[in-house]
Amino acid sequence: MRHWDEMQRSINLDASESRAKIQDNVYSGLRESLIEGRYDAGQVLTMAALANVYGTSLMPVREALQRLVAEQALIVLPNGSAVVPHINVERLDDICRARVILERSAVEIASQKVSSDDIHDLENIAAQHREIAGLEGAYAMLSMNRRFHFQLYGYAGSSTLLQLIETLWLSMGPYMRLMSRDIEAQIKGGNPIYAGTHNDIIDALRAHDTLRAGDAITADIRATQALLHTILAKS
Amino acid sequence: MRHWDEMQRSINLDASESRAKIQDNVYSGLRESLIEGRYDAGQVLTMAALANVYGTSLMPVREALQRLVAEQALIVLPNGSAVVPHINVERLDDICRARVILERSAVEIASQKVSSDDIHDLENIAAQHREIAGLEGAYAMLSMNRRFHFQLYGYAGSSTLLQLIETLWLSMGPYMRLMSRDIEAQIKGGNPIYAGTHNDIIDALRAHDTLRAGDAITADIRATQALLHTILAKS
DNA sequence: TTTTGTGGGATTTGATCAAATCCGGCTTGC
DNA sequence: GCAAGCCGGATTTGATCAAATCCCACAAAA
Repeated sequence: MRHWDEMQRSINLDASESRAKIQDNVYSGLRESLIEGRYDAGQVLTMAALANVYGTSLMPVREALQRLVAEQALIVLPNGSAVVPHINVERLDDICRARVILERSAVEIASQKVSSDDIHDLENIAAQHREIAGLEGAYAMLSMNRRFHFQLYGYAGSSTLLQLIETLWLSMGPYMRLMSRDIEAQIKGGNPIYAGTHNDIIDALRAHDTLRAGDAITADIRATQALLHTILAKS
Repeated sequence: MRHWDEMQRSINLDASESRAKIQDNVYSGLRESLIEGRYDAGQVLTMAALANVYGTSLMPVREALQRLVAEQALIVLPNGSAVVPHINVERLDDICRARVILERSAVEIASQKVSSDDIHDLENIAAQHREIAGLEGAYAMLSMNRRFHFQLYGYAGSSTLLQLIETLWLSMGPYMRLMSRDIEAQIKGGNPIYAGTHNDIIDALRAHDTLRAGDAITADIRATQALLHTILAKS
């Protein structure tokens, strides 16, 4: 218990935050889990349970939960408990529409700024993403996919845009869970995963072709949206 | 104290929220003050002082503050205290760039959905905005301006977009304070305030002219951005 | 059978207290 | 004179406890 606590604390010191608050560990842990779709939609997160998991008292947990509620990553029951938002096609479409708007703009800005070194880094990530596809599980793939996207968006150099996009990915959490299940099944079935849009994006960036880069990222978002639609239709 | 408590509690029941938490009162009060630019940039908000203002203990205040920190409406000192973010031209431009992206998209979507009743409501708000210009202070004007904008963005029917835009306006808080001072000076000087873009927007909406509506809202944002630039240059 | 009411358990919310941390000014030494 | 170190007040953070609220199951009546 003590050992675990110190480990988590040290993780946060990497960010060289001013004061290491243990509520921050709970917060970032939960946030990461949510964004990666490790929780089922509708799952109720009680403070006592989380306090047990993170080995702390209720106080840091309740404040971490409230922060996530403020970001709409969780919603509160009339009871006051926090719950992972339910799946909903309209909401999915709404989020994806906002994603297209923001991420397309970010990529367009980035396309006019990227250096060849940047593109090189991006290619590395894309390569790792392809490699992982066969070996590891769905979580690893989604995680690497996320790294690709945010590395890319970072080149736009807008912290405001970046933060807005992150909240959208956070809202996608419950849907990502569905995707990870589906990807897992595809991997088991020996079906290679499609990630061709990443190459399209890189090509467009290399040519500083703003329009094509924007179209490529839009296609990427629309593809996952479409996949989620079929998954939702099946269930 | 008891009387005050019950009054605040009843306010929150208007929103028919499930459980009336007094921390929500502190939160929305602070948020409103910030968005309207009632606090100076760099001002330190200590929990004890706010607890005194809102007539409660420290607990609700600290959780309200943390929620606002999560929305980047406040930032934490190494000490842990909350402080209103400092003014910064680069950040202003970054926020405004994001505002153009999001608010332009919202208006474009809205332009294809508005009914004539909607436009009528919008005209009423614009009229009130003009009326107020001479009579009341800057806060009233900015408040009415905000109502106009969000009424408009609401017509897009996207809760996701709406929420993102709100966080941007929240980030504009410290800059709005500068504007309110300037507006106040203009009012005292007998100089009528310019709000012509509102009419342009309404005209474009009436014609369901998506492009023109988007250009009009962009012009509106750029205008306040330019005004803030001159204010910042002066000081 | 369906609805209404009630009671107990579970859960959050707010208050108070102890501990950790930080900031300011002061002293001390060079 | 000036910089480094240190102490005390101020402030937040975490823990624990009491109170308010809600949910759920069971029972009783129409």
